[in-house]
Amino acid sequence: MPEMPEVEAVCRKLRTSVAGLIVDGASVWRCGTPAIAELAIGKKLLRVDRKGKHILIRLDGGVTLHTHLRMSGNLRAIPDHRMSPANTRILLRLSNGTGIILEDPRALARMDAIPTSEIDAKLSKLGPEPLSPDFTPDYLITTLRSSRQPIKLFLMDQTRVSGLGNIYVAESLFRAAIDPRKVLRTASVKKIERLHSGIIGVLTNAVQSACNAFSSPGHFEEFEFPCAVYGREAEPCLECGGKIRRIPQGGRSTYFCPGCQK
DNA sequence: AACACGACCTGGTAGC
DNA sequence: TGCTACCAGGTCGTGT
Repeated sequence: MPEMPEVEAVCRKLRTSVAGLIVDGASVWRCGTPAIAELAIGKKLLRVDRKGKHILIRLDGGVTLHTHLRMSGNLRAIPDHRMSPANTRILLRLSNGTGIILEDPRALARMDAIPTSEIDAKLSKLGPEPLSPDFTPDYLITTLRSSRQPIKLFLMDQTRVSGLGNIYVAESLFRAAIDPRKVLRTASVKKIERLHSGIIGVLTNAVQSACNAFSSPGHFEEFEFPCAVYGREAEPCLECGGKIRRIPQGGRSTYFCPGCQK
């Protein structure tokens, strides 16, 4: 579920339902430390920010709940804090009877309570967000010139660009017609510009779809981006009709169309 | 410094 | 049916 577009949708949804409420209680079963309860209880929820895939719940008193959903986590408000579902790892009970839950079947997600003043240092290594003004073609050209990594692995590296994951990297490379195994150290400016606009195109689209899906009353967990290559091994390419391939890269699956992506 | 790899966890599914 | 092996959208620590 959670790459940047999904995390953005989680944040937008959370923002509308919890701002201004007080944390009355907290239970931490897994995915966090008891410090969350010590630091959060009695504090007011000010706002919810996001950087890359990191969610920052700002509390008054200079405390921030830093959350990462990793592979299978989800963070959402529930109407009654006495009714938390299975797989709830952390529950924040709020002053109006509602709650915020961190749920994760695999228990890989993490939440920490840390001083707001330490957040910037903690996230300082993250690269620019792909939809921010800092992510320019020039930035991409300069950083690619100094890297010997295959482009797939480069784009997965959160210190280069923050927010992309396996799905949207695959889809961006397909849109830009670039082979994920290629090193772009000496690639033409034109090709890198194509990649830049591919990433922005895919993510703009994905943020919009994720937010629409999450704001509808149904089960947002079922949101799935309509992928051209990701998860479509051996199926026909939507452009050329050739077979989509899956190969291992960096210990995980890469999907691409050998016919279209050069 | 840059990169590769295993560990962290659990649940679903394909194959025997 | 039941077992095993493998797969899953991420990140971190360790080793080369």
